[in-house]
Amino acid sequence: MAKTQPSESVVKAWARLTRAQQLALAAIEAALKKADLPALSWYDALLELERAGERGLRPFELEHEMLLAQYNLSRLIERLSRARYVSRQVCKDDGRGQVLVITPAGKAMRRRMWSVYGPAIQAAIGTRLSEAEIERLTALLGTFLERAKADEARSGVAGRRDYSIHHRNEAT
Amino acid sequence: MAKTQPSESVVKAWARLTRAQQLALAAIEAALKKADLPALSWYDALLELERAGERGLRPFELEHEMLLAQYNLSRLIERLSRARYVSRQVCKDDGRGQVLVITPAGKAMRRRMWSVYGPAIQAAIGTRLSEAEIERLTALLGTFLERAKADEARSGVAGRRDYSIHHRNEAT
DNA sequence: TAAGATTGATGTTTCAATCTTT
DNA sequence: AAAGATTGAAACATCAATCTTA
Repeated sequence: MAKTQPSESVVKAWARLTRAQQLALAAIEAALKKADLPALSWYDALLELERAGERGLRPFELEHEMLLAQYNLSRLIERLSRARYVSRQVCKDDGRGQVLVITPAGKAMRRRMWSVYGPAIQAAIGTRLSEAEIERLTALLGTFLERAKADEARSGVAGRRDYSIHHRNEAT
Repeated sequence: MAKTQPSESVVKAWARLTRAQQLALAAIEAALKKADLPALSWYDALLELERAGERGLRPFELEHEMLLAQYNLSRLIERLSRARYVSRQVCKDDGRGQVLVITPAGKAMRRRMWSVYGPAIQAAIGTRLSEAEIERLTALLGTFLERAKADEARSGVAGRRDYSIHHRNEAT
């Protein structure tokens, strides 16, 4: 481990990355709340489950997609299940686990959330950068994420677990 | 209000912005925890207070810097104060308020935190993007933040309050 | 009435310990 | 023993109501 201090420019990049994300997130969460809708973590879980279709997902798969700690996810699932947006089914292949499947009500809620979430993304990001700027930002962040993924693979999945904070998503 | 759905590219930019920030933040928070140090919100508050010097800061000034809701900050200050990193002094000019001043122990803790925080930033960001990429990313995010600030000014400070989530910071 | 700040009640996140099945 | 998952207790965040001074 190197313990090297970062250059000024790296610190500035980190500060801005965080502030930009924070600003956009706050506006988006506020829009959802104003519309009396659940928070983003519900959206992300519902989206993944909808993509998975009838086969559903195991909690640990969802955990990986969402970068959520296991105990955290366990409680999120409990809430989604109580709200009847997700049904928990027994897993035939593995007695330890369960399979999560989105319900019709869950799909409907995801769509309702998108009708607020989408425009909020547009207002927070889309109106503040040109198409060209968006493309450049996306490309840079893509490079960053790819290298991070490569590092993760290199370190043999060690250092996983223990994330937190909602969110992720790549479309609709 | 427009309610326009965002383009695919804007959604992708948002998704990556969030994931990148999340990934870096998780690694940084993990490094602090591993070193038995407080969370980032403590660092940010201590940094602002150290910059303010002996004059100190009013809670609402700190609130603005940190994008924290008032009640949230109120409790953070309580913890910092209990830990003896910050002292609360009466405000002569305004009987409603107080003035927060960092203590020597607070400064020492900020420095200790930086010795872990700095290298964690470097590991999370600095090793994954070249200097040129960092510069481009910083410039794009700078543009974004400037426009966001302009929008905020235009809307007459309305829509303030109610942020959340730790963090911000521009150096040492 | 509004600004600065706090607080009780409630909900969520986190840690650590636990349970079950592999 | 390790993987998948849950849970009690504690820490923290959030909402709404409150309090004080401007």
